[in-house]
Amino acid sequence: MSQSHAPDARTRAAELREKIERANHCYYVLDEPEITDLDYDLMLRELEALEQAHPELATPDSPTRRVGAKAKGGFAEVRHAIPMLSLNNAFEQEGDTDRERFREVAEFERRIEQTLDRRTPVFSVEPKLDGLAISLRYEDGVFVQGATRGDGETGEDVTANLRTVRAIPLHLRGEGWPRVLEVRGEVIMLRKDFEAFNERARIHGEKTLANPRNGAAGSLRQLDPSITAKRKLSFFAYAVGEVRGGELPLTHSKTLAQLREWGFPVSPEVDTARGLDGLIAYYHRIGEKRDRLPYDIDGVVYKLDDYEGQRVMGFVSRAPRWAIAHKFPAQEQTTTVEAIEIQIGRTGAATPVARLAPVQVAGVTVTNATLHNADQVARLDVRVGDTVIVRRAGDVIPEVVRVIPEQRPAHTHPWHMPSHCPVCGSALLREEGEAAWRCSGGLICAAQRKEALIHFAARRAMDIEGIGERFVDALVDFGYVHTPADLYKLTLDDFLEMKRRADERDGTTPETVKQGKVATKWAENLIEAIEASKQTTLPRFLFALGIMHIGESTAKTLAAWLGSLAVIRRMPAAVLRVLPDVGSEVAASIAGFFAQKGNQKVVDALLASGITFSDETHPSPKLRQQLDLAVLLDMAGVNKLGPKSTKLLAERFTTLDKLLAAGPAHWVTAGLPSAASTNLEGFLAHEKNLKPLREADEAMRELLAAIPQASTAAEAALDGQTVVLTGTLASLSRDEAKERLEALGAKVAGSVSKKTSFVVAGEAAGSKLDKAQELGVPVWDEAQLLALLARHEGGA
DNA sequence: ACACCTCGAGTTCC
DNA sequence: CTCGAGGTGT
Repeated sequence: MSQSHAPDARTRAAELREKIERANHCYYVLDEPEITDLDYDLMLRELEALEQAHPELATPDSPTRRVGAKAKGGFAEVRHAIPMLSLNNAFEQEGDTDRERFREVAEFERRIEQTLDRRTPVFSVEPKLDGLAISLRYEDGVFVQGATRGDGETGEDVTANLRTVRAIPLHLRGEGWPRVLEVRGEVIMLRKDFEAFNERARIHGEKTLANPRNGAAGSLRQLDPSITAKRKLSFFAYAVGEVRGGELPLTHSKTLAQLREWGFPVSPEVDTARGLDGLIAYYHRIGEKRDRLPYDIDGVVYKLDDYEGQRVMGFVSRAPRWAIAHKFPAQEQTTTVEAIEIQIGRTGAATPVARLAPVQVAGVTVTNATLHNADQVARLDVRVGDTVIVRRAGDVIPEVVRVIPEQRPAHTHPWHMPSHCPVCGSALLREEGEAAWRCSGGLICAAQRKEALIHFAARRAMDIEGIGERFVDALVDFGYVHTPADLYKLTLDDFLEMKRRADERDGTTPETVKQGKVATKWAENLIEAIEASKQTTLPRFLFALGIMHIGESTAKTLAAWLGSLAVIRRMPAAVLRVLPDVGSEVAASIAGFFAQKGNQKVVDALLASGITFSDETHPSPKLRQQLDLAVLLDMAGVNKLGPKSTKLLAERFTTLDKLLAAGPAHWVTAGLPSAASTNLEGFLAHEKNLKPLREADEAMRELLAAIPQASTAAEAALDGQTVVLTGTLASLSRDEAKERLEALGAKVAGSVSKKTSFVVAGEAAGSKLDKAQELGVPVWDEAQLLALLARHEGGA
């Protein structure tokens, strides 16, 4: 390293120290972290590296020389007889193999092997709890003092608060304990206690906690122990400090076992491991379990198990050479908001999305994060230019957790939902009581047309392979396709021409003979895929149309009960409402869709292009009892004509004609209250009321006539059972399992409730399995499912 | 009227 | 996967 770099290094070191000091102050003294742990660790490591490369820059008061900042006033200071350690950290590196990714752990292990001249040494391994480190002092078996770690040398006396933590024993159990014993461990808040606390705080309009770690730290720093007592804190022991007047076992793992006997909680995940392979296996095992643990952890800790080995390894400055913290990739990161944009969905819903400066979060680069809706943006007060903390919720979907207000640049403005659609310029409107703003442009809006097309072609809908985002963009932008029906009119030449124009627009690609052939092959495949999609099923087609509120499940219900598209598209809302899971909203949506001229045209065009359904059938016989006069009267919605009166009239007069023929006098004789009778008479007197009623009556009779007389419906094996699938099945795809279960009459639901008949759990089953166990719902494994399918499918 | 249960819709990245 | 909201049963 040449001298000429020293001035730069000096400036940087000073800058880092200043930043680290400030972060320490926020983290330890104010309990209000301003930067994420990873940022902090990275800065500290950079400073350490600088000081190592330029020893002349190291100062006695550098943050690398201690663990944290000075304790704040309010609590008495406690000097630790034996300093509380800090550990070196190992992070995952870039690489393809475990050896590469865990280089730092490998070096740690190799150093021990070499120094001790031992192969595959034994380690005590444990999860690294994310809480607050404390030390507990017991004299003659009695808890006398508890302190926070502070800077490692001196902490705060929080005895009174720690006494309120039930996990901490006030007297040691068993026997054989030393006269003086210091036990070190972590005070944490369990996730469920954290959730419960925030839930309560929200209801009472009080301040919520940012995370469980803050919950633990903040609670211990309460000056009034009665407040601490109300927070549910937990404690796990993981080390000992001063020991006098007694002996401990010779290894760390045995000491932990001993502590457990003396009454201290020790994490059940604590284990021993041999050599590097053992350490890495443990890291993976805990990593997989991480989300299911009752508390937050940010890694695992490896400690050389035998104390003699530890003594030989010794320390480098403050950190032991016989232990290391192996950290998981950060799940939270800070980044900046570069823009807040609006995305228009298939239904016109306008969703704000934060465009972020790229960051690595839990192993992937995140550049976008949904902000859900305008309310959410207002709640978080996210602004363009803000520094925010992002997290991958449920390990997948990035979300903005909160803004760091201290780092907000000057002259920012609160974000507001624009008044008009950024794509088509139509007004954005919000329905009363709805969270979402919607583009009012309908199919005028190119964004909605594009989303509708992608939905139409989706795997679970018409299943046209090769219709992706880029392709749909071109199809719509160049005007080749306006509605899904246009897809079926496209020719090979259309595709090739369109591709040429698209390539031209997105940056030119030189036209070669070979590329010409590739393009032709691509277009041929697409035409073939479109052609193949014409052979479909009725539920897929109904789902593909993108009718509001009609998902896969409702589409299946419609097909199962009504049998054919011809019937479905002619049924008025009143009739649709008798179907299970179809209420007034959904019924109106379906009937409304098919009533629109434009939609009728599209459906007709699709049918004309040759779409056929392999599964059209007759309406279900089960409709027979449900389609009666009551359905029509319900539709009329006459004032004072409640369910009771409706039922009465339906039973007595059975049809609309008979009801009209009988007249008001007979209605009253039959038992109808006179007020209801008067209202009904008035209603029916108007032709504009009567006409839709007659039409619905006709539709109903048409439907009844279409129901086959002989009921051949065999009782399905799993009729009425609700099944939930979770995890990965080895021999079946989830879709296939679902299909086969439904073929046997079962309903396959997405979430577990007490109505669930049984849950089928595959590999790596998650929260649904926990829920099932909680509710006492039977859990089947894959073998049981296969046996069930074999048993019943064989018979069918 | 209220609470519970499903379903629909939207979202990210590889 | 999560949230919101429609549907249904108490």
